[in-house]
Parts: sequence; structure tokens; C-alpha cells
Amino acid sequence: MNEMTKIFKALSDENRLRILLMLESKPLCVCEITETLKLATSTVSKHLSILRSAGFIVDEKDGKWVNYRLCDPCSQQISEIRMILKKWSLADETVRKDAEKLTTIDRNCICHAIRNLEQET
Amino acid sequence: MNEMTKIFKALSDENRLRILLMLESKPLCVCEITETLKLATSTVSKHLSILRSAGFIVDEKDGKWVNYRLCDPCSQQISEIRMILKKWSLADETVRKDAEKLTTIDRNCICHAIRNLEQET
DNA sequence: CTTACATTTCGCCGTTTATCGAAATGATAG
DNA sequence: CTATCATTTCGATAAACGGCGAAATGTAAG
Repeated sequence: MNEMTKIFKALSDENRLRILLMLESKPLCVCEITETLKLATSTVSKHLSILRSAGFIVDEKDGKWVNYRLCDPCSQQISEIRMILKKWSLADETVRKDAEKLTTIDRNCICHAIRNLEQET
Repeated sequence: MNEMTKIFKALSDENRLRILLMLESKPLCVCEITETLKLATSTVSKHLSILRSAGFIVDEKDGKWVNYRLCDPCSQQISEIRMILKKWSLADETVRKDAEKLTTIDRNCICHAIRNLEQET
């Protein structure tokens, strides 16, 4: 019961759903997700830790980046709910846009780009 | 996306999950659910309205009682998630106890019984 | 019409949650 | 070793949430 509510709590936030669905296409680092969702880095990091502790994703160090990817293998519960999630999101506009935006983001540029933009204002 | 988060938010509370799973066996009135969960009537009523507005359940007036039952027919999404929920809960102790307790509750007695008990203290 | 009673709505309270910015951490590159 | 930079942790804040009891609502029965 606890495990169940933990899973559903993890799924009960729009930004976390978007993260999970973005990760369906490929592993991503925190700054790529941050740039797509337009949230503070610390907020995204928090969301990721919630998804991790619910068993949806794992993190892997990669130089100065941390890559997050969908858990594989993962529990029967997680895999069932992910299938549903994927199916339900097929027609979703936000999800489509996120996927599209991700193809234009290069992690080697994006973080500095953000910093520079902030300094201009 | 909004619809999705609404569904998962509805499922992200243990008491609401218990209500849904109780309703898998039969329709129930508010006081039967209240007696099983040991919450204030107003709290249970709130939970029921959340489940209703997410599309899981419907209410039906029946004399001075209001019966709640699982939506049928219901949307593809709701029916998929309910199948999962039922499957996941098969081994759950709380769910088993709730179902057991429900067999001993008679809506014609329970409400007065509660009032009387409260007056004794 | 009044009473009784199941349920809902309202107002309040304490806790949790989503968010941010700042400080801490940890790893790479000079 | 130091500087840089991605990420995490911390502390604060505002909003949302779960809980309760009291008042309002609606129905049935005297």
C-alpha cells in the first residue's frame, strides 16, 4: 500500500510526468531537463530524486554530468505503469513539444547559454 | 496531461486507494466507508468527491443514503488503471482487512452505533 | 411543519509540497 | 592546487492538502 501511494505520488505532478516521458526517448542530464521544463535546476533535481526513490529512474555519473535514464530492468509495477503512461501520452501536445524541443538541445552549449542570457538582463 | 495528473493525484492518497478497492466488492454509502476508515464523515465525503471528479466513481441517491459505486461504463484510462490497482492490491493486508470488515458492517445500525459510543465517553 | 438523520459544505489548523536562490558538493580541466 | 561548472542540499515561502468539527442541505418519517 505504501509502495503504491509512493508510485502514484511520484506521478501526481505534471513536471514529473513530463520528465518520465522525455526519458522514454533517451537518457538526459539535469541541465537538458531544466532547459526543457524552464524550472530552477534545484527544482528539477528534487523531482528527479522523487522519481528515483519511487523506482522509475536511475542516475549514472558521466564526467561532470549526471545522466538520468529509465530503470531497466525495473519492477513489474513500474513497467506496467510506464506502459500505460506511454499509451496515454500519445496524443498529448505538451509531450510532443517536449520531445521536439529535446532534439534541438545540446548539453555542451545549453548550460553556459543560460548563464549568459541571465547576465544580459 | 491535466486529465492524467488529476487521475494520479486522486490515487496518491492511501485512504482514497482503500475506498476504491472497497468499492471493487460492492457499492457503499458514506457511513460504511467512514466506519471502515475511521475518519470524520466530512473527510470521507471530500475524498469521495475527489474520486468522483477524477472519473472513478459515481453517486446514487437512495433514500437518506448516498451510495457510491465504481463508474461503469468508465473511460478507457480509468478502466486500465483500475485493473492495475486491483492486481497490485491482491496481496495487501490493509485491503484484505477492509474487505473483511465490510462484511460485518450494516448501514442500518452503524451510524447510530457511532453516535452512541461517542456519548458514552 | 417539525424532527431526525445522512451527507455536503465551510472555516480552520497543521503538514506536506513545489518552487526558488544560495551554499555545499564533487568532478574535470588548467 | 585551484578554478570551473553540473548537480545536490539547505532554508525559506507560498500554495495545496488532509484532517476535524460546526453549520447547511436535503430527504424521510412522525
